Amino acid sequence: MDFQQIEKKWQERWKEDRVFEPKVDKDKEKFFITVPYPYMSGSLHIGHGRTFTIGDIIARFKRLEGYNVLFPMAFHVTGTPVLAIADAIRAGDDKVISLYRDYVGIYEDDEKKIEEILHSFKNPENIARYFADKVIRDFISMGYSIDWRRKFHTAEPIYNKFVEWQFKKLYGKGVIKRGKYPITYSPVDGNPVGEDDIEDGDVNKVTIMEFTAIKFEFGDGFLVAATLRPETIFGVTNLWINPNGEYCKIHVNGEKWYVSKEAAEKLRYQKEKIEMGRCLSGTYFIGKFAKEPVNSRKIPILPAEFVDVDNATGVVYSVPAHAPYDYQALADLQKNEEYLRKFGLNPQDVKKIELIKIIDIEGYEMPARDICEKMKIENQKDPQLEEATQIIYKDEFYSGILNEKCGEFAGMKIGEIKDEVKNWLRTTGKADVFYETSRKAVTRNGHKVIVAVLQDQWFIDYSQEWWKELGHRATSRMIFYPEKYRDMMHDIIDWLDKRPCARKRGLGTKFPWDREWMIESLSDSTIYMAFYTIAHIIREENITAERLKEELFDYVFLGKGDSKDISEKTGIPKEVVERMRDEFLYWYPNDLRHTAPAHMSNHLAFFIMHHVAIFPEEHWPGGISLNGLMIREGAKISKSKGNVIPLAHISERYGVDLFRLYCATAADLDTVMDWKESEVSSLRKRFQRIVAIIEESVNSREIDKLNHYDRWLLSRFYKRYKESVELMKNFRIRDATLNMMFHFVNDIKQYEKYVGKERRRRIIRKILEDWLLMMSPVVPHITEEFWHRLGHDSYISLEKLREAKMEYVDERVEMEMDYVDSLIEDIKEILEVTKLKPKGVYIYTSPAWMKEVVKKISDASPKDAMRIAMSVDIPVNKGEIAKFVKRVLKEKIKYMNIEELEVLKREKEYIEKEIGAKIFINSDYDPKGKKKIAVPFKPAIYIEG
RNA sequence: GCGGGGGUUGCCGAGCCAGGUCAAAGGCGGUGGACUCAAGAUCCACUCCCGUAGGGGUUCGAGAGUUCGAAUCUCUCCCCCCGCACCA
Repeated sequence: MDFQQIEKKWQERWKEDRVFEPKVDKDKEKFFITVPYPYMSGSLHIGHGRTFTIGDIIARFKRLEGYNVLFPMAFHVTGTPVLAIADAIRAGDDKVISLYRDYVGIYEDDEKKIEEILHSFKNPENIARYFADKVIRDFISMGYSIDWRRKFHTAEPIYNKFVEWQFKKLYGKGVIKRGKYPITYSPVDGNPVGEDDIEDGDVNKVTIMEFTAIKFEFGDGFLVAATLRPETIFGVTNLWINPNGEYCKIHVNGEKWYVSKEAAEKLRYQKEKIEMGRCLSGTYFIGKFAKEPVNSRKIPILPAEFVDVDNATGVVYSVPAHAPYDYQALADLQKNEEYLRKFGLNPQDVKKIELIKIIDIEGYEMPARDICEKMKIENQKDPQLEEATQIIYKDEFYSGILNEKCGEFAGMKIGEIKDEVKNWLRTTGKADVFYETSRKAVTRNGHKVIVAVLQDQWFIDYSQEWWKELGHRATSRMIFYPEKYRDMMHDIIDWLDKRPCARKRGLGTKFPWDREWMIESLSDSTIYMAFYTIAHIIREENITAERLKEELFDYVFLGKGDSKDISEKTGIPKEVVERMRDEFLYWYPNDLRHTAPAHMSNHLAFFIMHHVAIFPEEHWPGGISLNGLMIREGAKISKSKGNVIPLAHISERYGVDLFRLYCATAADLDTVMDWKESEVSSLRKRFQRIVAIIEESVNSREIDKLNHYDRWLLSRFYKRYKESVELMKNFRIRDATLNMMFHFVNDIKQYEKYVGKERRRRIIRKILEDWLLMMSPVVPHITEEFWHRLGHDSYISLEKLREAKMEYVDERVEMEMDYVDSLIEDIKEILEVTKLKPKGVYIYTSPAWMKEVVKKISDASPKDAMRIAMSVDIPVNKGEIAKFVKRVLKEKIKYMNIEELEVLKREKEYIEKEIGAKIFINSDYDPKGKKKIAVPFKPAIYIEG
């Protein structure tokens, strides 16, 4: 069977006949499913494929359930990545160029053409256009049932108009604000930099650290020392200055600060008004004194070469009791008189410096000293100091308590009081803020990255109570699968705060009130599902962006105003305006959004929040379903690991239906799925077996006269069918698919044991259509193929599920066969254990009264069982009954509504075939006296060897 | 830090939410057999331990508890993983 050719054939037919382009049909219930649009910075791989595939399976199942399903798709290009790629290609960055050469190579064979395309990537729009085009191709090749009429990308003018509208609505709610905000920045480029602009930014993330810059009085100004542990200020003993560094005086908000030259440079980007003063060598400060801000103690300024002038302010205050670095540096200094004299310091003075302990913590006398001694740290260059610092920090943070030296903070746990100390220092003017990158970073061009503070950053303020309340309400009412994500979403909504929503660079939509800014990529992708409902009309009617006025969207999405006015205002015909409104009203809300859990705390939270802010309640999101990551052979799939399988190769390498089947069955939805070649090939074999079974039945005549084996199989099938429908409805795609395909195949095998292969073809033919329908969401191509081979003109992709034929469910015949098969198992086990070669097998059923008793007590509680049994009118002595009842309870014998003797006689031949020996039922021959151990539904067995 | 999720028989991984029918699905791997000149593919059987009668024993991170009964519920401990503000 040529799977590839079958896939292609049906994909083309679906496209030709516009099978997945649903129309508004008010008589039909709709279902609107979305999966977030992919980002266009490259091609997609099997990892992405899992999410889109699950989305498609759900969409197809909903169609099967009879819904009018809309599954649209678009492309995301907002932000800097595409820009950064174009920049890198233009700059001749080899790494990026070879990466994109590989990407393009997935689709093109001709070397010359590849280079040509690569060349065109110097323009970011071409990157977006190229990959959007390929993603469409890939998605079609995956059999996704997407309505492509509605596609767009996020840098298109019509979309920009929509996003502008969204922001105007948010502005009207009072949630768009401006304020200060720290960002990573390149002074050389004069630009903010994102992860994509930073060298190794993707593997070694750069975050922004907020230091507390504490002001120590010095001369006419302050030496400003930055720290991440402001609570230790109470234990300061001295300042550290790097004697090899250069320190400058700067004017900040009317104050004079002394910081390293490098820090002064950074502060220019962090403070509003900065004036540079003159610079001095670090040695100038050494030996002088400064005053600490809390108690105005005079503390000495000492030399320390471990101080990095390019980290924070280049001035460090020393807390030797609690900071291992400080402790060790001080100890080194106290030992090195010669060095001290070099700076004109009196060694005796330095030796007099005592540790000031300000934190009480169990297990430590003097924390920094204890750990340095314990770890046998020799000097301040010892690399173990970093680890020592970590250990002390963690211990003190969780179990340290500030002591009496800490004023109003005495007796408090560090973890609880840290921020309060910080705020106290800042609000009393003893300290300020200094931002620093978490590591030394440079841009891809090698330019230094620092932290700058934007003075007029645009924010969305999620912190407002009314808004969170609406968000919670929506979250409570939505469907979440898996359910656990509902609670998580509540937590996230509580945690949401102000969030910057615009950047200075990137593709996308310009900020409506400030064209210098671009709306950032997560903020422009929150309610665009609404745009899908009208995107195709905008295209069909050739409506230009200028016509997409605020009033039009107000009418279409919010029902404000009337169509006649809007038609006049925009020049769009009234019927078209009304059609847009109709289309929106029909499809909205978005019933299900399917994606990966990584989006919870950003995209999905904004998706909910923006909807509740802008739309009336009936248009709030209906649900969220999530699936876990896909990894490959135990490793994360990534370009750098070189283990990427592009979506474009699936059809050829594996077959699309097989891939989809793997996505459906290889792992539960919310767990990580491992793509393993060995598992894929084993799945292929099992899948092919099913295909073969179907193929053999397609041309068979349906069975007419059913025997009890047939009834057994039909019963199993329709039970599974019904279960599977329920499972699918509850997003249990894996269980449903396993049940419908592999568990049912086990039934078929069992059936073949009963009656052989020939009859199987005709019995399968009888259930074939129902079977194909149930499998079609997961393996749409092969089922479509067989559907048509069965003579249908309709598409299985648009068919409706049939009611399970429960009249075929026959508990009795299933119980009978269970009974027979467990008897065979028992006989086989005895043979196994005894190693007997059976000459004859004797089977003895229990006396009839026993069955009577079991029936009577089967539903009774163990307590009542005895009493009930005794009341049964049977001619057997009570002692024997009591003994038997105890056995029933102990062995948990369950009542079955079957006639054992009849069944045994009927299945005699089958049993004999299975065990390879003659059987004798209820013979008088009983040499070992086995007969008496028979109980109902578990006959006694004697094997003559 | 904040939030979430886990630890199951050689491995991966179900089951645990609704305790018993769980020695615990399925796959992979392994062993044996059929087929074959042979290998591969395929198919069948077995795969915790013991057992010459359908049975018994010991298991589900560690420990304690609830219960007639716990992989499943409660508590404590140990270990692992994931997401978190501009990054899409």
